[in-house]
Amino acid sequence: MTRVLVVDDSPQIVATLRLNLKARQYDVQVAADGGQALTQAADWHPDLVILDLGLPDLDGVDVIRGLRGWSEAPIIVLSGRTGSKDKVDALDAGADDYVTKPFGVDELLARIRAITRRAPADESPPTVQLGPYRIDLARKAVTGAAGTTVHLTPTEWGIIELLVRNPGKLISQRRLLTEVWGPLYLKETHYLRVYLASLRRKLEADPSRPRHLITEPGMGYRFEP
Amino acid sequence: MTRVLVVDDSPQIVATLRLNLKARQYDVQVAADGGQALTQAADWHPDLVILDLGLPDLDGVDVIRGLRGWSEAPIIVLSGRTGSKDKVDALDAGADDYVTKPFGVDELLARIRAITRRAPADESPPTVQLGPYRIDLARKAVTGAAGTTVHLTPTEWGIIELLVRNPGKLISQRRLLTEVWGPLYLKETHYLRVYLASLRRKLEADPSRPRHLITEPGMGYRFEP
DNA sequence: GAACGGCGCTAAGAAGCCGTCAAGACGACC
DNA sequence: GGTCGTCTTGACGGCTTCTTAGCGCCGTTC
Repeated sequence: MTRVLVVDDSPQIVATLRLNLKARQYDVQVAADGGQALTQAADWHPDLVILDLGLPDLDGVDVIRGLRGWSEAPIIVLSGRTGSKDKVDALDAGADDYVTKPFGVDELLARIRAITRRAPADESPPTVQLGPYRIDLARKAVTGAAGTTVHLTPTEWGIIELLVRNPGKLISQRRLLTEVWGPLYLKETHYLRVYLASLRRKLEADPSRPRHLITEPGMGYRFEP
Repeated sequence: MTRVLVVDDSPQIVATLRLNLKARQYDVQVAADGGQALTQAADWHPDLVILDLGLPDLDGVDVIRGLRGWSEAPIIVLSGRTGSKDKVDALDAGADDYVTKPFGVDELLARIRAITRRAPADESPPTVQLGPYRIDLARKAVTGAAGTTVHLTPTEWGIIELLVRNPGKLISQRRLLTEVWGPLYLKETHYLRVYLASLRRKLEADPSRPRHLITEPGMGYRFEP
Protein backbone atom coordinates (compact mmCIF):
# COMPACT_ATOMS: atom_id res chain seq x y z
CA MET A 1 0.00 0.00 0.00
CA THR A 2 1.50 3.29 -1.10
CA ARG A 3 1.98 5.81 1.69
CA VAL A 4 1.18 9.40 0.76
CA LEU A 5 2.02 12.37 2.96
CA VAL A 6 -0.20 15.36 2.23
CA VAL A 7 1.24 18.68 3.40
CA ASP A 8 -1.25 21.52 3.25
CA ASP A 9 -2.79 24.00 5.65
CA SER A 10 -6.11 24.36 3.87
CA PRO A 11 -8.66 22.02 5.49
CA GLN A 12 -10.69 21.89 2.32
CA ILE A 13 -7.90 20.69 0.08
CA VAL A 14 -6.76 18.22 2.71
CA ALA A 15 -10.27 16.80 2.96
CA THR A 16 -10.61 16.41 -0.81
CA LEU A 17 -7.26 14.74 -1.19
CA ARG A 18 -7.69 12.45 1.76
CA LEU A 19 -11.04 11.28 0.51
CA ASN A 20 -9.92 10.63 -3.04
CA LEU A 21 -6.65 8.97 -2.09
CA LYS A 22 -8.22 6.70 0.50
CA ALA A 23 -10.86 5.65 -1.97
CA ARG A 24 -8.03 4.47 -4.22
CA GLN A 25 -6.31 2.45 -1.52
CA TYR A 26 -3.56 4.88 -0.66
CA ASP A 27 -2.41 5.16 2.89
CA VAL A 28 -2.70 8.86 3.79
CA GLN A 29 -1.25 11.05 6.50
CA VAL A 30 -1.53 14.81 6.77
CA ALA A 31 0.84 17.52 7.96
CA ALA A 32 -0.32 21.11 8.33
CA ASP A 33 3.00 22.93 8.19
CA GLY A 34 6.59 22.48 7.10
CA GLY A 35 8.00 21.50 10.47
CA GLN A 36 5.39 18.79 10.91
CA ALA A 37 5.99 17.65 7.36
CA LEU A 38 9.67 17.02 7.99
CA THR A 39 9.05 15.24 11.28
CA GLN A 40 6.33 13.01 9.91
CA ALA A 41 8.30 12.19 6.80
CA ALA A 42 11.22 11.10 8.97
CA ASP A 43 8.96 8.98 11.17
CA TRP A 44 6.73 7.47 8.57
CA HIS A 45 8.85 7.18 5.40
CA PRO A 46 6.12 8.04 2.90
CA ASP A 47 6.41 6.76 -0.68
CA LEU A 48 5.17 10.09 -2.03
CA VAL A 49 4.80 13.63 -0.72
CA ILE A 50 2.19 16.10 -1.94
CA LEU A 51 3.39 19.48 -0.83
CA ASP A 52 1.65 22.83 -0.78
CA LEU A 53 4.16 25.64 -1.16
CA GLY A 54 2.19 28.22 0.78
CA LEU A 55 2.86 26.98 4.29
CA PRO A 56 2.59 29.11 7.42
CA ASP A 57 6.02 28.43 8.87
CA LEU A 58 8.68 27.49 6.35
CA ASP A 59 9.28 28.39 2.76
CA GLY A 60 8.16 25.53 0.54
CA VAL A 61 11.45 25.27 -1.29
CA ASP A 62 13.23 24.82 2.03
CA VAL A 63 10.93 21.97 2.88
CA ILE A 64 11.84 20.32 -0.42
CA ARG A 65 15.52 20.74 0.29
CA GLY A 66 15.03 19.45 3.81
CA LEU A 67 13.37 16.31 2.52
CA ARG A 68 15.88 15.78 -0.24
CA GLY A 69 18.66 15.87 2.32
CA TRP A 70 17.86 12.31 3.27
CA SER A 71 14.87 11.06 1.27
CA GLU A 72 14.33 10.20 -2.37
CA ALA A 73 10.56 9.91 -2.14
CA PRO A 74 8.89 11.66 -5.07
CA ILE A 75 7.49 15.11 -4.31
CA ILE A 76 4.54 16.67 -6.13
CA VAL A 77 4.21 20.37 -5.45
CA LEU A 78 0.81 22.02 -5.23
CA SER A 79 0.90 25.77 -5.49
CA GLY A 80 -1.17 28.81 -6.24
CA ARG A 81 1.87 30.55 -7.67
CA THR A 82 1.96 30.13 -11.43
CA GLY A 83 5.15 32.06 -12.13
CA SER A 84 7.88 30.41 -14.10
CA LYS A 85 10.48 31.20 -11.49
CA ASP A 86 8.49 29.52 -8.72
CA LYS A 87 8.19 26.37 -10.78
CA VAL A 88 11.83 26.28 -11.76
CA ASP A 89 12.97 26.84 -8.18
CA ALA A 90 10.78 24.08 -6.81
CA LEU A 91 11.70 21.57 -9.50
CA ASP A 92 15.40 22.33 -9.23
CA ALA A 93 15.26 22.03 -5.47
CA GLY A 94 14.21 18.42 -5.95
CA ALA A 95 10.48 18.35 -6.65
CA ASP A 96 9.31 15.87 -9.27
CA ASP A 97 6.19 17.66 -10.46
CA TYR A 98 4.48 21.01 -10.03
CA VAL A 99 0.71 21.39 -10.21
CA THR A 100 -0.94 24.79 -10.02
CA LYS A 101 -4.14 25.51 -8.12
CA PRO A 102 -6.91 25.18 -8.84
CA PHE A 103 -6.18 21.65 -9.92
CA GLY A 104 -8.28 18.79 -11.24
CA VAL A 105 -8.34 15.81 -8.90
CA ASP A 106 -8.33 13.35 -11.81
CA GLU A 107 -5.24 14.96 -13.23
CA LEU A 108 -3.44 14.92 -9.91
CA LEU A 109 -4.26 11.26 -9.42
CA ALA A 110 -2.95 10.47 -12.90
CA ARG A 111 0.27 12.30 -12.10
CA ILE A 112 0.58 10.33 -8.90
CA ARG A 113 0.19 7.11 -10.86
CA ALA A 114 2.77 8.24 -13.40
CA ILE A 115 5.33 9.08 -10.76
CA THR A 116 4.86 6.05 -8.54
CA ARG A 117 4.99 3.88 -11.65
CA ARG A 118 8.54 5.01 -12.25
CA ALA A 119 9.71 5.24 -8.64
CA PRO A 120 8.08 2.20 -7.12
CA ALA A 121 6.94 2.27 -3.53
CA ASP A 122 9.72 2.28 -0.99
CA GLU A 123 10.98 -1.19 -0.10
CA SER A 124 8.47 -2.77 -2.44
CA PRO A 125 10.47 -3.71 -5.53
CA PRO A 126 8.80 -5.07 -8.63
CA THR A 127 9.10 -8.49 -7.02
CA VAL A 128 6.48 -10.07 -4.82
CA GLN A 129 6.82 -12.98 -2.47
CA LEU A 130 4.27 -15.76 -2.83
CA GLY A 131 5.02 -18.50 -0.37
CA PRO A 132 8.44 -19.85 -1.29
CA TYR A 133 8.35 -18.20 -4.70
CA ARG A 134 9.49 -14.76 -5.71
CA ILE A 135 7.60 -13.27 -8.62
CA ASP A 136 9.58 -10.69 -10.57
CA LEU A 137 7.19 -8.81 -12.81
CA ALA A 138 9.84 -6.70 -14.52
CA ARG A 139 11.91 -9.70 -15.54
CA LYS A 140 8.95 -11.96 -16.00
CA ALA A 141 10.59 -14.65 -13.92
CA VAL A 142 9.55 -16.77 -10.94
CA THR A 143 12.27 -18.21 -8.75
CA GLY A 144 11.72 -20.78 -6.03
CA ALA A 145 13.58 -21.80 -2.91
CA ALA A 146 16.80 -23.47 -4.03
CA GLY A 147 17.38 -21.42 -7.15
CA THR A 148 14.72 -23.38 -8.98
CA THR A 149 12.66 -21.53 -11.51
CA VAL A 150 9.00 -21.88 -12.39
CA HIS A 151 7.91 -21.36 -15.95
CA LEU A 152 4.71 -19.45 -16.68
CA THR A 153 3.01 -19.15 -20.07
CA PRO A 154 1.98 -15.76 -21.52
CA THR A 155 -1.62 -16.17 -20.43
CA GLU A 156 -0.56 -17.18 -16.95
CA TRP A 157 1.59 -14.05 -16.74
CA GLY A 158 -1.33 -11.92 -17.82
CA ILE A 159 -3.40 -13.25 -14.94
CA ILE A 160 -0.74 -13.27 -12.25
CA GLU A 161 0.35 -9.76 -13.16
CA LEU A 162 -3.11 -8.35 -12.71
CA LEU A 163 -3.61 -10.14 -9.42
CA VAL A 164 -0.19 -9.41 -7.96
CA ARG A 165 -0.32 -5.74 -8.86
CA ASN A 166 -3.41 -5.44 -6.70
CA PRO A 167 -2.56 -7.42 -3.58
CA GLY A 168 -5.49 -8.27 -1.37
CA LYS A 169 -7.90 -6.68 -3.81
CA LEU A 170 -10.67 -8.57 -5.51
CA ILE A 171 -10.31 -8.67 -9.30
CA SER A 172 -13.58 -9.40 -11.04
CA GLN A 173 -13.85 -12.15 -13.62
CA ARG A 174 -15.00 -9.49 -16.01
CA ARG A 175 -11.78 -7.52 -15.60
CA LEU A 176 -9.55 -10.55 -15.86
CA LEU A 177 -11.23 -11.69 -19.05
CA THR A 178 -11.18 -8.29 -20.72
CA GLU A 179 -7.60 -7.47 -19.80
CA VAL A 180 -6.08 -10.86 -20.53
CA TRP A 181 -8.17 -12.20 -23.42
CA GLY A 182 -10.01 -9.11 -24.63
CA PRO A 183 -13.55 -7.78 -24.30
CA LEU A 184 -14.97 -10.43 -26.63
CA TYR A 185 -14.29 -13.21 -24.15
CA LEU A 186 -16.54 -12.01 -21.33
CA LYS A 187 -18.54 -15.23 -21.41
CA GLU A 188 -15.61 -17.63 -21.26
CA THR A 189 -15.37 -17.79 -17.50
CA HIS A 190 -14.20 -21.38 -17.67
CA TYR A 191 -10.88 -20.17 -19.11
CA LEU A 192 -10.28 -18.67 -15.72
CA ARG A 193 -10.95 -21.96 -13.98
CA VAL A 194 -8.49 -23.78 -16.20
CA TYR A 195 -5.74 -21.21 -15.79
CA LEU A 196 -6.21 -20.62 -12.11
CA ALA A 197 -5.91 -24.36 -11.63
CA SER A 198 -2.69 -24.31 -13.60
CA LEU A 199 -1.29 -21.41 -11.61
CA ARG A 200 -2.16 -23.03 -8.32
CA ARG A 201 -0.51 -26.26 -9.44
CA LYS A 202 2.66 -24.28 -10.08
CA LEU A 203 2.66 -21.82 -7.19
CA GLU A 204 0.66 -23.23 -4.29
CA ALA A 205 2.13 -25.72 -1.83
CA ASP A 206 -1.23 -27.51 -1.66
CA PRO A 207 -3.12 -26.68 -4.86
CA SER A 208 -6.35 -28.10 -3.50
CA ARG A 209 -6.24 -25.73 -0.53
CA PRO A 210 -4.96 -22.46 -2.03
CA ARG A 211 -3.65 -19.87 0.40
CA HIS A 212 -2.63 -17.10 -1.99
CA LEU A 213 -4.75 -17.39 -5.12
CA ILE A 214 -8.21 -17.16 -3.62
CA THR A 215 -11.55 -17.65 -5.36
CA GLU A 216 -14.42 -15.37 -4.44
CA PRO A 217 -17.37 -17.36 -5.78
CA GLY A 218 -19.50 -15.44 -8.21
CA MET A 219 -17.20 -12.43 -8.12
CA GLY A 220 -13.63 -13.09 -9.11
CA TYR A 221 -10.21 -13.85 -7.71
CA ARG A 222 -7.85 -12.30 -5.20
CA PHE A 223 -4.13 -12.47 -4.51
CA GLU A 224 -3.38 -12.76 -0.81
CA PRO A 225 0.31 -12.10 -0.07
CA MET B 1 25.41 13.69 -23.01
CA THR B 2 21.67 13.30 -22.71
CA ARG B 3 19.91 12.51 -25.98
CA VAL B 4 16.54 14.23 -26.44
CA LEU B 5 14.12 13.36 -29.21
CA VAL B 6 11.76 16.24 -30.01
CA VAL B 7 8.57 15.19 -31.80
CA ASP B 8 6.60 18.13 -33.16
CA ASP B 9 5.36 19.33 -36.53
CA SER B 10 5.52 23.04 -35.77
CA PRO B 11 8.83 24.45 -37.10
CA GLN B 12 8.72 27.28 -34.64
CA ILE B 13 8.45 25.14 -31.55
CA VAL B 14 11.09 22.80 -32.90
CA ALA B 15 13.45 25.71 -33.49
CA THR B 16 12.95 27.09 -30.01
CA LEU B 17 13.45 23.76 -28.33
CA ARG B 18 16.43 22.81 -30.42
CA LEU B 19 18.15 26.10 -29.69
CA ASN B 20 17.54 25.99 -25.97
CA LEU B 21 18.39 22.34 -25.56
CA LYS B 22 21.60 22.55 -27.57
CA ALA B 23 22.67 25.58 -25.55
CA ARG B 24 22.40 23.39 -22.47
CA GLN B 25 24.48 20.58 -23.92
CA TYR B 26 21.70 18.23 -24.81
CA ASP B 27 22.02 16.10 -27.90
CA VAL B 28 18.89 16.82 -29.96
CA GLN B 29 17.13 15.08 -32.80
CA VAL B 30 13.77 15.99 -34.31
CA ALA B 31 10.91 13.95 -35.72
CA ALA B 32 7.99 15.63 -37.48
CA ASP B 33 5.36 12.91 -37.15
CA GLY B 34 4.52 9.82 -35.17
CA GLY B 35 5.90 7.30 -37.62
CA GLN B 36 9.23 9.07 -37.77
CA ALA B 37 9.23 9.35 -34.00
CA LEU B 38 8.96 5.60 -33.55
CA THR B 39 11.62 4.89 -36.15
CA GLN B 40 14.08 7.40 -34.79
CA ALA B 41 13.52 6.30 -31.22
CA ALA B 42 14.32 2.75 -32.23
CA ASP B 43 17.45 3.81 -34.11
CA TRP B 44 18.80 6.37 -31.73
CA HIS B 45 17.74 5.31 -28.24
CA PRO B 46 17.00 8.75 -26.81
CA ASP B 47 17.19 9.26 -23.05
CA LEU B 48 14.09 11.46 -23.17
CA VAL B 49 11.24 12.10 -25.59
CA ILE B 50 9.36 15.40 -25.86
CA LEU B 51 6.16 14.61 -27.68
CA ASP B 52 3.56 16.90 -29.19
CA LEU B 53 0.15 15.25 -29.14
CA GLY B 54 -1.23 16.98 -32.24
CA LEU B 55 0.67 15.05 -34.88
CA PRO B 56 -0.40 14.77 -38.53
CA ASP B 57 -0.37 10.98 -38.83
CA LEU B 58 -0.90 9.09 -35.58
CA ASP B 59 -2.83 9.79 -32.44
CA GLY B 60 -0.45 10.94 -29.76
CA VAL B 61 -1.59 8.39 -27.21
CA ASP B 62 -0.86 5.64 -29.72
CA VAL B 63 2.66 6.96 -30.10
CA ILE B 64 3.10 6.78 -26.34
CA ARG B 65 1.84 3.23 -26.29
CA GLY B 66 4.04 2.35 -29.26
CA LEU B 67 7.10 3.61 -27.44
CA ARG B 68 6.18 2.02 -24.15
CA GLY B 69 5.92 -1.33 -25.89
CA TRP B 70 9.69 -1.57 -25.86
CA SER B 71 11.22 1.54 -24.35
CA GLU B 72 11.33 2.99 -20.85
CA ALA B 73 12.68 6.39 -21.82
CA PRO B 74 10.82 9.20 -20.05
CA ILE B 75 8.18 10.99 -22.14
CA ILE B 76 7.12 14.60 -21.65
CA VAL B 77 3.94 15.44 -23.52
CA LEU B 78 3.40 18.86 -25.03
CA SER B 79 -0.15 19.62 -25.96
CA GLY B 80 -2.59 22.37 -26.75
CA ARG B 81 -5.39 20.33 -25.23
CA THR B 82 -5.99 21.31 -21.63
CA GLY B 83 -8.83 18.96 -20.80
CA SER B 84 -8.54 16.70 -17.81
CA LYS B 85 -9.35 13.61 -19.86
CA ASP B 86 -6.55 14.28 -22.34
CA LYS B 87 -4.06 14.56 -19.54
CA VAL B 88 -5.22 11.47 -17.72
CA ASP B 89 -5.19 9.42 -20.92
CA ALA B 90 -1.68 10.46 -21.86
CA LEU B 91 -0.27 9.94 -18.37
CA ASP B 92 -1.94 6.57 -17.97
CA ALA B 93 -0.70 5.48 -21.38
CA GLY B 94 2.84 5.88 -20.08
CA ALA B 95 3.78 9.56 -20.29
CA ASP B 96 5.76 10.99 -17.39
CA ASP B 97 4.68 14.60 -17.59
CA TYR B 98 2.12 16.73 -19.44
CA VAL B 99 2.79 20.37 -20.28
CA THR B 100 0.14 22.54 -21.93
CA LYS B 101 0.86 25.06 -24.66
CA PRO B 102 1.76 27.80 -24.56
CA PHE B 103 4.57 26.75 -22.28
CA GLY B 104 7.48 28.54 -20.67
CA VAL B 105 10.82 27.31 -21.90
CA ASP B 106 12.38 27.70 -18.47
CA GLU B 107 9.67 25.59 -16.94
CA LEU B 108 10.03 22.88 -19.55
CA LEU B 109 13.78 22.77 -19.04
CA ALA B 110 13.29 22.47 -15.29
CA ARG B 111 10.88 19.60 -15.83
CA ILE B 112 13.43 17.92 -18.08
CA ARG B 113 16.04 18.26 -15.36
CA ALA B 114 13.65 16.87 -12.78
CA ILE B 115 12.84 13.82 -14.86
CA THR B 116 16.33 13.00 -16.06
CA ARG B 117 17.57 13.42 -12.51
CA ARG B 118 15.42 10.48 -11.51
CA ALA B 119 15.96 8.27 -14.58
CA PRO B 120 19.62 8.61 -15.42
CA ALA B 121 20.99 7.76 -18.85
CA ASP B 122 21.27 4.04 -19.30
CA GLU B 123 24.60 2.35 -19.18
CA SER B 124 25.82 -1.17 -18.83
CA PRO B 125 28.61 -3.57 -18.06
CA PRO B 126 31.13 -3.56 -20.88
CA THR B 127 31.96 -7.26 -20.76
CA VAL B 128 29.91 -10.30 -19.80
CA GLN B 129 30.74 -13.95 -19.40
CA LEU B 130 28.64 -16.46 -21.32
CA GLY B 131 29.80 -19.98 -20.61
CA PRO B 132 33.37 -20.21 -21.92
CA TYR B 133 33.00 -17.01 -23.92
CA ARG B 134 33.69 -13.46 -22.89
CA ILE B 135 31.51 -10.88 -24.65
CA ASP B 136 32.99 -7.39 -24.86
CA LEU B 137 30.20 -5.04 -25.83
CA ALA B 138 32.40 -1.97 -26.11
CA ARG B 139 34.90 -3.54 -28.47
CA LYS B 140 32.37 -5.79 -30.16
CA ALA B 141 34.50 -8.85 -29.69
CA VAL B 142 33.88 -12.36 -28.37
CA THR B 143 36.84 -14.36 -27.13
CA GLY B 144 36.71 -18.05 -26.25
CA ALA B 145 38.71 -20.34 -24.02
CA ALA B 146 42.11 -20.75 -25.68
CA GLY B 147 42.35 -17.27 -27.15
CA THR B 148 39.97 -18.26 -29.90
CA THR B 149 37.62 -15.60 -31.17
CA VAL B 150 34.06 -15.87 -32.40
CA HIS B 151 32.82 -13.60 -35.14
CA LEU B 152 29.32 -12.09 -34.93
CA THR B 153 27.54 -10.24 -37.71
CA PRO B 154 26.04 -6.76 -37.11
CA THR B 155 22.55 -8.12 -36.66
CA GLU B 156 23.78 -10.74 -34.23
CA TRP B 157 25.45 -7.98 -32.22
CA GLY B 158 22.23 -6.03 -32.13
CA ILE B 159 20.46 -8.98 -30.59
CA ILE B 160 23.14 -10.14 -28.19
CA GLU B 161 23.69 -6.62 -26.94
CA LEU B 162 20.06 -6.15 -26.00
CA LEU B 163 19.90 -9.52 -24.29
CA VAL B 164 23.20 -9.28 -22.47
CA ARG B 165 22.53 -5.76 -21.19
CA ASN B 166 19.50 -7.11 -19.36
CA PRO B 167 20.67 -10.34 -17.75
CA GLY B 168 17.87 -12.58 -16.60
CA LYS B 169 15.24 -10.23 -17.96
CA LEU B 170 12.77 -11.27 -20.57
CA ILE B 171 13.11 -9.19 -23.74
CA SER B 172 9.95 -9.21 -25.79
CA GLN B 173 10.03 -10.11 -29.47
CA ARG B 174 8.46 -6.74 -30.03
CA ARG B 175 11.38 -4.96 -28.43
CA LEU B 176 14.01 -7.02 -30.19
CA LEU B 177 12.43 -6.40 -33.56
CA THR B 178 11.94 -2.66 -33.08
CA GLU B 179 15.38 -2.05 -31.67
CA VAL B 180 17.34 -4.26 -34.04
CA TRP B 181 15.40 -4.01 -37.30
CA GLY B 182 13.06 -1.05 -36.72
CA PRO B 183 9.39 -0.66 -35.88
CA LEU B 184 8.26 -1.68 -39.36
CA TYR B 185 9.45 -5.24 -38.80
CA LEU B 186 7.16 -6.09 -35.92
CA LYS B 187 5.63 -8.97 -37.87
CA GLU B 188 8.86 -10.65 -38.94
CA THR B 189 9.26 -12.87 -35.92
CA HIS B 190 10.97 -15.58 -37.89
CA TYR B 191 14.01 -13.34 -38.28
CA LEU B 192 14.45 -13.87 -34.59
CA ARG B 193 14.26 -17.62 -34.96
CA VAL B 194 16.92 -17.64 -37.66
CA TYR B 195 19.28 -15.38 -35.76
CA LEU B 196 18.82 -16.96 -32.38
CA ALA B 197 19.64 -20.28 -34.00
CA SER B 198 22.77 -18.76 -35.44
CA LEU B 199 23.81 -17.25 -32.12
CA ARG B 200 23.25 -20.50 -30.31
CA ARG B 201 25.33 -22.34 -32.88
CA LYS B 202 28.15 -19.95 -32.13
CA LEU B 203 27.86 -19.50 -28.39
CA GLU B 204 26.14 -22.50 -26.84
CA ALA B 205 27.96 -25.71 -26.02
CA ASP B 206 24.92 -27.73 -27.08
CA PRO B 207 22.85 -25.56 -29.44
CA SER B 208 19.91 -27.93 -29.28
CA ARG B 209 19.74 -27.56 -25.49
CA PRO B 210 20.53 -23.88 -24.89
CA ARG B 211 21.47 -22.87 -21.35
CA HIS B 212 22.04 -19.15 -21.79
CA LEU B 213 19.91 -17.97 -24.69
CA ILE B 214 16.49 -19.06 -23.56
CA THR B 215 13.25 -18.97 -25.51
CA GLU B 216 10.04 -18.02 -23.75
CA PRO B 217 7.38 -19.19 -26.19
CA GLY B 218 4.91 -16.52 -27.15
CA MET B 219 6.82 -13.79 -25.35
CA GLY B 220 10.47 -13.37 -26.23
CA TYR B 221 13.99 -14.35 -25.27
CA ARG B 222 16.12 -14.17 -22.18
CA PHE B 223 19.85 -14.20 -21.45
CA GLU B 224 20.72 -16.34 -18.43
CA PRO B 225 24.27 -15.70 -17.21
C1' DG C 1 -34.03 -35.13 -2.65
C1' DA C 2 -33.61 -33.69 -7.26
C1' DA C 3 -32.27 -29.99 -10.24
C1' DC C 4 -29.26 -26.32 -10.98
C1' DG C 5 -25.28 -23.33 -11.22
C1' DG C 6 -20.59 -22.34 -10.09
C1' DC C 7 -16.19 -24.26 -9.37
C1' DG C 8 -12.00 -27.59 -9.56
C1' DC C 9 -9.78 -30.92 -12.23
C1' DT C 10 -8.11 -33.59 -16.18
C1' DA C 11 -7.02 -34.65 -20.72
C1' DA C 12 -7.06 -34.56 -25.68
C1' DG C 13 -7.32 -32.20 -30.03
C1' DA C 14 -6.39 -27.82 -32.40
C1' DA C 15 -3.82 -23.92 -33.27
C1' DG C 16 0.06 -21.43 -33.23
C1' DC C 17 4.90 -21.00 -32.35
C1' DC C 18 9.65 -22.47 -32.65
C1' DG C 19 14.06 -24.68 -34.53
C1' DT C 20 16.26 -26.10 -38.53
C1' DC C 21 18.04 -26.28 -43.09
C1' DA C 22 18.78 -24.53 -47.42
C1' DA C 23 18.39 -21.55 -51.25
C1' DG C 24 17.93 -17.01 -53.23
C1' DA C 25 18.81 -11.84 -52.95
C1' DC C 26 21.60 -8.18 -51.93
C1' DG C 27 25.62 -5.27 -51.46
C1' DA C 28 30.62 -4.47 -50.71
C1' DC C 29 34.85 -5.23 -52.40
C1' DC C 30 38.11 -6.44 -55.29
C1' DG D 1 31.92 -9.27 -63.48
C1' DG D 2 32.87 -12.43 -59.83
C1' DT D 3 33.31 -13.57 -54.98
C1' DC D 4 32.26 -13.36 -50.39
C1' DG D 5 29.72 -12.47 -46.29
C1' DT D 6 25.30 -11.18 -44.76
C1' DC D 7 20.50 -10.75 -44.81
C1' DT D 8 15.86 -12.34 -46.36
C1' DT D 9 12.53 -16.11 -47.54
C1' DG D 10 10.34 -20.44 -47.68
C1' DA D 11 9.16 -25.09 -46.18
C1' DC D 12 8.68 -28.65 -42.80
C1' DG D 13 8.52 -31.31 -38.49
C1' DG D 14 8.15 -31.03 -33.64
C1' DC D 15 6.76 -28.90 -29.55
C1' DT D 16 4.30 -25.55 -26.41
C1' DT D 17 0.29 -23.36 -25.48
C1' DC D 18 -4.56 -22.59 -25.98
C1' DT D 19 -9.14 -24.15 -26.42
C1' DT D 20 -12.78 -27.19 -25.60
C1' DA D 21 -15.28 -30.94 -23.52
C1' DG D 22 -16.54 -33.96 -19.79
C1' DC D 23 -16.98 -35.36 -15.04
C1' DG D 24 -17.30 -34.80 -9.99
C1' DC D 25 -18.07 -31.88 -6.00
C1' DC D 26 -20.50 -28.59 -3.29
C1' DG D 27 -24.03 -25.39 -1.87
C1' DT D 28 -28.51 -23.40 -2.98
C1' DT D 29 -33.15 -23.60 -4.53
C1' DC D 30 -37.41 -25.48 -5.46
